[in-house]
Parts: sequence; C-alpha cells; structure tokens
Amino acid sequence: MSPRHINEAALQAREDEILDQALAIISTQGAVGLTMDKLVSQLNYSKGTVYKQFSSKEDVLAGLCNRNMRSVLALFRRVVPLAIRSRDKAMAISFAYMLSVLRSPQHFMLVMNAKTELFEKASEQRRQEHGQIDKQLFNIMLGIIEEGIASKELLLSDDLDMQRISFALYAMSFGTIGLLLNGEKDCSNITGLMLADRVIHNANIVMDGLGWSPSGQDQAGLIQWFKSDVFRVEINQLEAQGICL
Amino acid sequence: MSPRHINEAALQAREDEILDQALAIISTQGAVGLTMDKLVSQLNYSKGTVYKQFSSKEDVLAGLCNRNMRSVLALFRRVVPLAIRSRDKAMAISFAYMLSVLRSPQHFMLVMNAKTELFEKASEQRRQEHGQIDKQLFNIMLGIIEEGIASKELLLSDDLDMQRISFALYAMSFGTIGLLLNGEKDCSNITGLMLADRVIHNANIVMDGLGWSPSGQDQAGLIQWFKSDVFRVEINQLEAQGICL
DNA sequence: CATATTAATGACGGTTCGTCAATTTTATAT
DNA sequence: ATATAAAATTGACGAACCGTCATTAATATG
Repeated sequence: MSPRHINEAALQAREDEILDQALAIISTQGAVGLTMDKLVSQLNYSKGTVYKQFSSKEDVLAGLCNRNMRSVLALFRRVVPLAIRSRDKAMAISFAYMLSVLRSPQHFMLVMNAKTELFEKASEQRRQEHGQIDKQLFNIMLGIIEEGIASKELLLSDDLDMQRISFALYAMSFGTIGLLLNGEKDCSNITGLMLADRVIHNANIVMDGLGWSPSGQDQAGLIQWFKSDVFRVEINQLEAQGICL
Repeated sequence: MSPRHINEAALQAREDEILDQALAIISTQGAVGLTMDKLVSQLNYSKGTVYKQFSSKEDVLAGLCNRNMRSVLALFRRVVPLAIRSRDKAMAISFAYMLSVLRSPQHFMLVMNAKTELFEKASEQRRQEHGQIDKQLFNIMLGIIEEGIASKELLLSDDLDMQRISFALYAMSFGTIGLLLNGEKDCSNITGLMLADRVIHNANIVMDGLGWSPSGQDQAGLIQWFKSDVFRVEINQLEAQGICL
C-alpha cells in the first residue's frame, strides 16, 4: 500500500498553476525570459517538485502549447454545428485560429518553436499529447471539407484530395500569421486589424483557388456575425486587451 | 598611423570561415547544438577573436541566415530574365525558394528563428543587413507581378494590390515549407518529393485564386525545364546529397 | 632597436539548467 | 498514540555555457 496517496486532481491543479505562472512570465518577458529559477521563485514549490511534473524547461513550454491548442480545439468545435455553408465554416475556422493567436501571440511562437528542435527536449508524453490534439484539430477541418463535398460546393479531382485541401488552408493561415506576427514588432491594435484583414483575404484566395463555391451571403455580414455572435466572448476579451478588429 | 594594418579582405575571409564552421556544427547537431566553445575549439582563433566579429551567438546565426538569403537572392535573379510568362516566373520563384530550403533545411529554421526573439540579440548591423536583403527579394517578386499586370495576365482590383499578391504567395510558401519540414522528422528523400509536390500544388492554388492566367504550356514540362536547365546545378547538388525530386 | 599601438588569448564571473542526497511529510500497522 | 516505512519535497551543487577583460603577443614606426 502506498503510505501517501497521490491525489490525481491535485496533481493536475498544480500542473495548471505552474503553467499559469510560466505564461505570466512569458507574457511580460518573452519565451527566452522564462527561467526555471524565476518560475520556481513565485510558486511555493521547489525546483525539484516542478521537475517532477515537467521534465525540462522545454517541457513546460510544450505543456503551455498543448493547453492552448485545447482551447483552440474548443473554438473550432463551436463552428461545426453552425447553420452556414461549408465555405463559410472553413472561413470561421480560419477566423477562430486567428483569434486564438491574437489572444496570446506568445502561444503562436510556441507552436513555431514546437515545430523546431525545442520540442525535442520535451517529454515523450507531452509530444504524444501534442500529436493527438493536432489530429483532432485536423479532423474537424476534414469534417467541414466532407460537408463541402457532400453538398457539391467543393469538388475533388485527381490531384486534389481532402488532405491537400486541408493542408493548403492550414499552410496559408500558418504562413500569413507567422510572417505578419513577427514583421510587426509592436503588438498594437494596428496589428489586430491588419492580421484579420490578411487572414480573411488570403483564406478567400485559397478557397477561390480550390474552387470552393462561395455563399450568396455578403462576406462583410458573415464576418460581422462571427464577431457579434459566434465569437463574441473572445472579441470582447480582445477589446479588453486593447486589441480591436 | 596604425602599426598593424587591418586587412579588410582577411576580415571577410575570417567571417566566412567562422560561418562555415558554425554551419558544419549546425548541420550535424542542430541550431541548439551550436555552442561558442565548440565553435572556437575548431577554429584556430580564440573566443575573443570570434567575439570581435560577432557580438553574440545569435549574431553568428543571423550572419549565417543573411549569407543564405544572399544565395537565395542569386537564385531569384536567375528567374527574372527567363523568356516565360509571368505566372510561370512566379512559379519558378516558389520552386527556387523550395530548392534553397532543401539544400539546407537548417537555414529555413534560422529564418523561423530570425522571426523570433532570437534575432533581437543579433547586432544592429546584421539586422539591417537582413532587412535589406529581404527588401531585394521582395522587389524581385514585385517586378514579376508588374510584368503580369502589364501583360494583362494578372488583374488588380479594389482589394487586390501588388503587395497583397506578393504577400499571399510568400505566406503560402512559408507556411507550406514550415509545416512540412517539421512534420516529417527524417529528412530523407521522401521529404524532397513531398515538399516539391506540395509547394507547386499550393502555389497553383494561390495563383488560381488570384486569377493569374495560366500559360498554355503543360506544367509538368515547365517543372522539368526548371530541373534540367534553369536550376540544373542546384538539382545536381541535391542529388549528390541524396535528395531527389 | 625601442616603443607604441593594435590584435589575440583564455581564464574567469555570472547565469542557468537539471540532479540527488538529505529532509520532511504522511499513511499504515501495532 | 507511536513507530515505521514509503513517498514527496527541498535547495545546494555540478556541469555547461555565454560573454568579458586583464594580460600577452605581434607588428609598424621613429
């Protein structure tokens, strides 16, 4: 029998607490400003305890990355049941992804890092977790593409399958955000407007190129509906941070 | 008078020598595997001498990044005088960019890093240099877009100017390569084929979406011409490395 | 040949990461 | 209630690394 019972919930709570503090440091000092000593010093736990739950500093970053991806997943899931046409749903996904980046640009950096060597030092468990969430995000997109095909709004061809369509849209969003977010050094509200504009514009270019038949509805109205209804909470959060779009 | 003459050329030669060694280390051990001690230990120079030319470790990485960008610039310049239609030139640019990445994927990582906080520790001089080369690359793309407009193969509209066109293409290339290069952990020749296929495919999607009128020539023939003529030297280099496409 | 100026060196201080022997805590048995 | 054993916690420490600077070596000029 174990003399001391390991409380599963308490463990999870502590993990969240550690991640919260790590995020606080990153938000003010950037990802390179995060040191384990700083993190530990504001935590009521000692270094050894933190290292019990996170195998390395990079593992903390990976944990932060995964937690954010789960919140993105929640946003994506909100899009699926909407009563709009498939192309508009795909646009909503791009919009939601952009919102998640605006909410905390640091997390997008973590994804870029996640795709880099940094992630190699993260624990195996957290890497697998990352892959799982990634797959779920991907599956949501695939579902929307299936809708498009089923409703004939989107046609497949010899060199255009669902994987390619999904990848093209993801690559465009990733590239657009990645380039813009670091081109502009100041994260002022100018960036918010600019980013939203380019993400929407570029997504339209790709969907046009894919031959994804547009909805009759005017685009401006659709976007406005995203802002005032579907993602109203997130938009309000952003405005509270001084970011308008 | 200075008792000891500073040889400008020798200085440049030493800078190149340092960068060569840094690249050698990065190629085998990754960007995080590069330490100044390791670098110095294989250099016949001492640490202080290296730090005379590079303000920090990140400055070395930035120098490496810039040197590679200059070689990309040379590739791009080769495209301009080709006797092909504007859309095919734009495709050639995407193709050339992909080739440069395949030639040394490490450099693409450096660009991703360059867009990250890492670059903040590089010297002011090298940051400016980076911006200049970036601008030149951009201008080449703008020139090709101008050709397209002049020949009516590409039409502008209210929400589609030259900047947006250039940005859309760049974002797609960046996103496609960025996602693929790190999705696959092994840099085997499968990646080469896959990457080329996706880059070309996605570039076509974007150009279709932009309404860039295609050339009559069949695409496969065009790409084959890139491989066997325009970028023959680079293709051969890649094959020598075991990378086929 | 003496000297002044610049180049080169590498030992060292300051950080940071991650570990582990020692300590504290806590569940169970008596 | 108390002893005990297992697990959790701690923070001092070794190792690795960055970047500096007092010292040493090299070289042009008088």
